Amino acid sequence: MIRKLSLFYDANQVISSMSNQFARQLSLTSFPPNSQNLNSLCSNGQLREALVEMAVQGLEMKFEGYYTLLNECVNRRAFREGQRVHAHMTKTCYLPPMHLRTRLIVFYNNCECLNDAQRVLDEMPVRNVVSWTAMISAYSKRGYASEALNLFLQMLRSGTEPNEFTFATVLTSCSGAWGFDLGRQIHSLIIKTKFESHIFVGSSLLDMYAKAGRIYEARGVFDCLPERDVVSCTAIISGYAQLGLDEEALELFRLLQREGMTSNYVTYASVLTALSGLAALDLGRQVHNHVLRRELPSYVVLQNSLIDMYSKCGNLSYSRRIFDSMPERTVISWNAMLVGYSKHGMGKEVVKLFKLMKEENKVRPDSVTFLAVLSGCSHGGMEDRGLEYFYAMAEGENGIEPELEHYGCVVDLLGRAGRVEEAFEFIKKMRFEPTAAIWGSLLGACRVHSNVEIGEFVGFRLLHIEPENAGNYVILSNLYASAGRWEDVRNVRELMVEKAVIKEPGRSWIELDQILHTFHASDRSHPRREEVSAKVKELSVKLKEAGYVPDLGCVLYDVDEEQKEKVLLGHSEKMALAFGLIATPEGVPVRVIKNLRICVDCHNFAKFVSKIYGREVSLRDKNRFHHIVGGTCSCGDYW
DNA sequence: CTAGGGTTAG
Repeated sequence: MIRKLSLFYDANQVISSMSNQFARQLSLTSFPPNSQNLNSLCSNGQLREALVEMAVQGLEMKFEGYYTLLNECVNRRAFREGQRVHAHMTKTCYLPPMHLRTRLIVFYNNCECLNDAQRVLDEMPVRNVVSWTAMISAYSKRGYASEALNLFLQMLRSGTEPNEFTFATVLTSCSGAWGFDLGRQIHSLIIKTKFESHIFVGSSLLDMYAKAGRIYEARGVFDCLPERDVVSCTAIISGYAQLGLDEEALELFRLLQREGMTSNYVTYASVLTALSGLAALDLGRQVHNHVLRRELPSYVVLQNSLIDMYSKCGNLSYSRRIFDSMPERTVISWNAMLVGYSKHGMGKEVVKLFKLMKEENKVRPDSVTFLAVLSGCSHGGMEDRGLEYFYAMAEGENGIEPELEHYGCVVDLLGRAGRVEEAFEFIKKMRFEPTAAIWGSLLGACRVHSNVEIGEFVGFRLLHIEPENAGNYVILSNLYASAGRWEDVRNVRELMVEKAVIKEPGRSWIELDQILHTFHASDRSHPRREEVSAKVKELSVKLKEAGYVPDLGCVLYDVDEEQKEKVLLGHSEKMALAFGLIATPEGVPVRVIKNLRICVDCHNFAKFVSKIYGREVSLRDKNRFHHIVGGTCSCGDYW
């Protein structure tokens, strides 16, 4: 009696709570075949039984039944089962309705069978916005941008009006050169159709602009949104961060937080990217604490960002602690850790961790892994080991073809080891057209090992490909200077003036109590500038007594020696270092960050400071960390 | 039935 009543009240619930067999009996006997019992079986996780039910129902199957089954197959990514449903549907339905076919498209996409999804679309006698959009989404989610865009154009030609879903989807495929042009046109279409202020469309749109490097346009779209949510806020913050506009990203994050923005793990990951760029350890720790306090579940992406943040802030042991504590790791987790060791010049650790990765055999190394390993060997002074890895790669041992960047690492490895001729031959034999970066790395090697013959050739080559890069002129002139060829030094300098080279302004900074103090070359903006330049002068006098000799070859301006020395003392990293000495107690390590490669003179200067003042200096430049202790640098004077 | 942001390298 009770059972009957409850059946009447909520049949599904009762069926769900019964044993499989009994439920089936009941569904076959007590009920007319309909989608209700399919629903119960599916929600009970009994997909197999539901399929049996489908077979039993045969021609009696209802559309809702198919829908229920497909839904379950989508959720479970049950490929075979979904195929059976599809086949059954084809047999029994004369004309399956559009929404079922659309669901099939989603199903096949979920199972990574784009061809099958496309076939379903092709076989549709009529298509609507939803079915078009589902297929466009399928392509864009799998990274087939041009296919997605083509389909979108096809859709427009067919006379179907896109809706907000379509726009939000298609814009994600508009990054890249020709995608951006189309993206702009789509933007005007969006304005016409009044979807511009739709929150999904808007965030997709601003992300499109940000990824194309058009941050002002992105910000414009963001500012025009009538409402904001986590995603749109995160999109604009990460837009700044991805373009290296770290301070702007941080500032906006603070602003939006004051305005009550909610954050989630994606937001934190984006902010951490900005903090990595700034090497803002205190702020990074603050975000980390915040994350811990919120007790978010463990997101791999967020952990990866934390690994990266700590390593780029100079705190590798924290990175490793997070790495070790992760319940699950992706290839990015390994790569981030390997890159960390590599940038700190810890070649042995790179090799050890890479070995561990292969032993664990849970995650397959990718091309970034090998970049990290090769550059780790290079920075760590393990040339032969690096070459072994490269040749193993080239022989196809890992299933990853070496790309241009891997070849670049080898040039670096050989150059560092003083095998300059070999590096030169290696470049000539490459299956790639050498890029400026590759020639640049060889030129650097020529300077360190004073190989003027090859260096001159490479230098000219480089000035031809990349005439706007001031760094090349500097290194070439350094090379000439080391060989005493002053006439050539002058020529290079004149050439540089002639080409009106724009040099990215050098700047250095130091973090004290969560505040970043930034110095530009010959800076006059810092509130304690007087004190700082006085300290630099004082240092220079003391260091000279200890044997420091300013390296005037680092200055390309055509001025007298005294002026040159002044220019050198105005370098931003010296100011940041001096400020660090003033503002922190004796004996405390000083951490300086520079946006470009550190110059030879400043490197030497820092070595003397570490020796005379007994300070550990950690200096992060564009390429790597320099840990300077007692007058010796972890880079071994090659960087 | 269809939708937006994220982590490593360069």
